[in-house]
Amino acid sequence: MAERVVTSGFHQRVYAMVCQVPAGRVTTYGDIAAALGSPRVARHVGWALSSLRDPDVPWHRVVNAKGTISVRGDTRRGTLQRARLEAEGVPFDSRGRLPLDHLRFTLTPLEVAP
DNA sequence: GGTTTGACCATAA
DNA sequence: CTTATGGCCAAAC
Repeated sequence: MAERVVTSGFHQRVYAMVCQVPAGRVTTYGDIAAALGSPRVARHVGWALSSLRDPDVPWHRVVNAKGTISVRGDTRRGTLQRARLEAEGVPFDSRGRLPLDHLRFTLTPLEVAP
């Protein structure tokens, strides 16, 4: 059977992953994608967040693989993201970068019923 | 129900 | 450093 990692409800799973990241920690699009089953769906993670309309999801804890904030078009979002992370105690580099190696949170691949 | 639109990552040159 | 390319698809319009 074709292992289609991304199916309907993919967004929901992305949100669940983001929600499990504790304050003061961050994760990357690629990590979420990998935790969902395939590192190639990183784009979907970004797309999912772009479509995100749920304020309960701490999307600001998601940064790209370089530990920088990515914005495409609207830089206000990036500014807001940085502000929120700093509010949680996440330090930023003068280049707008954060210590990913120290803050990266290990996601749990899917919590199937034990 | 087809078209548009998206916040990525790794690799190569 | 920048630029280009391939990989992947659902949701909104």
